[in-house]
Amino acid sequence: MNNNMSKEEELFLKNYRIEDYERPSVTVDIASFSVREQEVDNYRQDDEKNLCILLVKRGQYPYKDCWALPGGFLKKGESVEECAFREIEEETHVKPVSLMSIGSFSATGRDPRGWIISNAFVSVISESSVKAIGDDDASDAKWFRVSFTKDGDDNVLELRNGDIYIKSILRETKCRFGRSEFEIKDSGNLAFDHASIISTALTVLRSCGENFDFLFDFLPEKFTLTDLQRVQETILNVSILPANFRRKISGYVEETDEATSGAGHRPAKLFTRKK
Amino acid sequence: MNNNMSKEEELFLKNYRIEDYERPSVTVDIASFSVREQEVDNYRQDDEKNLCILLVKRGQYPYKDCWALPGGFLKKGESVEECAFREIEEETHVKPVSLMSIGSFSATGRDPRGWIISNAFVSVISESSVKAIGDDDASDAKWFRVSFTKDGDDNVLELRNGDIYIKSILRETKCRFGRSEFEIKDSGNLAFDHASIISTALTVLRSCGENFDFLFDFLPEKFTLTDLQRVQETILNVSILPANFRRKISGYVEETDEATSGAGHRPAKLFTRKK
DNA sequence: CAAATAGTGTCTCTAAGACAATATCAC
DNA sequence: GTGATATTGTCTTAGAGACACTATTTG
Repeated sequence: MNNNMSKEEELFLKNYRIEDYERPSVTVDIASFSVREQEVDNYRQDDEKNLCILLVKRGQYPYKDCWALPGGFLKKGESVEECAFREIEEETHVKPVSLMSIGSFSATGRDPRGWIISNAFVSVISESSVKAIGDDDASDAKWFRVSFTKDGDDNVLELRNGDIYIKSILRETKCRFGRSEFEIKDSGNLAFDHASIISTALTVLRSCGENFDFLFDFLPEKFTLTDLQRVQETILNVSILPANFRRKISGYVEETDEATSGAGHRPAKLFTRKK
Repeated sequence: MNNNMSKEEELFLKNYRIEDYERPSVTVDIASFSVREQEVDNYRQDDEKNLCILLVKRGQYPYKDCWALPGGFLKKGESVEECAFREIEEETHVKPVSLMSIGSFSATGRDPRGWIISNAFVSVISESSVKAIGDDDASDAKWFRVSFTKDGDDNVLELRNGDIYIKSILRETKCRFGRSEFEIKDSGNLAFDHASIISTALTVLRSCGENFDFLFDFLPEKFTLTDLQRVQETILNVSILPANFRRKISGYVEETDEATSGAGHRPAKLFTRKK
């Protein structure tokens, strides 16, 4: 802070009328990702892992009944990060593990209510927090399996939960340093410019997927190395040979004396994150 | 956009009074970096390269006469990126090559004028644009050589331009994915929380320094490989063996038929960025 | 024992780092 | 020629990828 404040400065501040300037409303929107299991009918086989995003169904205008990212207006006295944590807990009762800013979305006309800019975040929800929110129909918050593919020059974002299917078509407009931006060609059933925010979030997520430190946030404190590998494979959409993954991860994890059991095959040791 | 708008929705929007909610003022602050040469007395030797940041001297309260990042209030009808480009050109007459969002700074009390949140950017100014702003004393915008070091648990940010010396002490509070956050212990002569923004910007810059695509923005269209190497060395604060740098960069550049001359030693071929 | 996953050993290949040697200019 | 940088060649080493093999559980 400015410690030696002069009389002149005090006077300036006393007369400063912030209301004289036009201001935008400021919101926060959070793209929350988790890696969730989907059951496989073979009792011996492990469950399939899917990258999922958390959306809420809008109960009011604008975009009533459309699906949207959790978020809301910034309140006085909180930072955007605090707002992001608050909003996601209020709307979905899920506690995010980590939060990462992916920039402001501030194009004119992005919100029909007026001049509203949004601070967008990626958040990671761990497997254990995920269990807190079920798939019961009563809830307005649901996890959607994510698919993000290229179709010629277009990008296709597909979100699925049971019978609910959302398809958005976008076009990449900028790509630098692991963060792309997208123009919406067809929003599908997504509110505002959220198709664009989700797409950018996915590119950020993928660029973080190489980073081992990032992967731990998706899992509980104790996990198997195969689980950790599946998380990376799911985020990066690649498949990795177990021997090589284990060699690379070995410096980041510590063995515990616990193990899984009852899985229909050899049990796996549980590990924790090192340091 | 929402195409099939119902009567009900039209009514909702007509009655929506955005003024009913309290809103913050929104600013944009830009940490502009360039790699500048400093003359060496030996006529044969190449000039030294330094990482520099562009600051402006504040002409009014608050923080009058302190140095600050160029920036200003977001205007209606522009995006934060457009605002960043506009502000930096208005205040410094320099045109940035690229812009990268590094998040919002929104802690309460960060601005004595009231509830003001800032969208911070890193921008890169190319060597050619740098020449547009001299070191004449008439200008309120100046380039400062940057040094950012550790002293025990503290981080020390030192900025120098001729006789002007600014020293800030900070403490790292968070570090994830190449972006650290800092708490200011002593702001030195820097306005607002700009010491913190600059420190975060430096960590982002360093994490981008490995990326070859990023380096080109610091140089004119045609450059020598040694210049490119110096840019990376300056940003990452390391020294690289020329043979190895050339091998790694070779896929990213194309030879031209031009070369430097008059440097007191073997001339260097000029290259351009590939594709 | 069969099916599935858990976990290890090792060969190959690539890319990074180190270092040595040669080339070319201005004075 | 001398002193500086420019540019190339190649040896060594660390790490990634591929693949083969062994281990251990449950039904």
